[in-house]
Amino acid sequence: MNIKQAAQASGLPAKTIRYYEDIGLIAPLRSANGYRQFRDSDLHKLTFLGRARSLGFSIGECRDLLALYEDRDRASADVKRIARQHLDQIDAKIAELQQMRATLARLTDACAGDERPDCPILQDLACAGTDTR
Amino acid sequence: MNIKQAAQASGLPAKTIRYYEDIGLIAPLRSANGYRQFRDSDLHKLTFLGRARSLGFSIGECRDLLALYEDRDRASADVKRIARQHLDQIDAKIAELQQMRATLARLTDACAGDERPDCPILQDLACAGTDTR
DNA sequence: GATAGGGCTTCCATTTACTGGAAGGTCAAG
DNA sequence: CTTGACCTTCCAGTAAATGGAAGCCCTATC
Repeated sequence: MNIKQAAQASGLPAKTIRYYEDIGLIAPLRSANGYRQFRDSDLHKLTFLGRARSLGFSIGECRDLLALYEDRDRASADVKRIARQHLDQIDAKIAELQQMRATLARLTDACAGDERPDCPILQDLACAGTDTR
Repeated sequence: MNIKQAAQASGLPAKTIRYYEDIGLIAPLRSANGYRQFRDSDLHKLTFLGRARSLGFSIGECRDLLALYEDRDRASADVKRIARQHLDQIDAKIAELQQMRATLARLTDACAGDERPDCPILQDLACAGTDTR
């Protein structure tokens, strides 16, 4: 199976698949003409990677997860630890964004949004110390 | 005022301030020895930038906001439009993260996290089609 | 006058996870 | 035998800094 089929089957762009080989996440075979040949196991890994990335795992985390995936003697605790760490990071990011959102919503609500130059948004940005609440 | 004082006053690292000059966000004067000299207006801009970045505005958005900040004839509608666009992006990002969070929480809850190899997290990653709910 | 230190300068490399594009080899169809 | 689709590698660029090296500048001290 060539790279285009692998891309369609895994849902990843061919460019990304080449990149994943580059950084050592996968190692497809090569046929005589130099084309990559994807086995079922390669496809499984690509699907795995696409799914893990879509859940926000970093490439480093994906590498670790893939190693555990390959290791029939793994402990599920190792997987769970990585997942929980990532969950904590997601929670932190959500909290940060919600904080931003709250401030920004307050400012946009306060802004008239007309042709006049007065703008609480700019006022806040220029001087965060002067509380515009 | 030299860069170190400007950094302390604005809360931005000196490296970041040099970078902001590099990309044309600020233009501090130079003294005879080549050192950057920061005026009050430079400090105001740096504070503005730090605040805008902390609200998640991109450098491009910061550039636009800074131009509006400088423009005494601006319409607040222009500012509000940028802010609302950004607010929508934040909302989209939050929704995406919450979706990830929900899936990941479900999986980690289902994982025993012990020394055994069986792991619903890996199962899901390997085969998203096989719903593990 | 020499030197030590802290601060300043520029420039280059690295980070994340790709993505775009150029130059060129391979293969099947007509 | 040429066309077009597919494949290859390599180089560059993205966002927003950050780290580090090599080397001025300035002040204080010996």
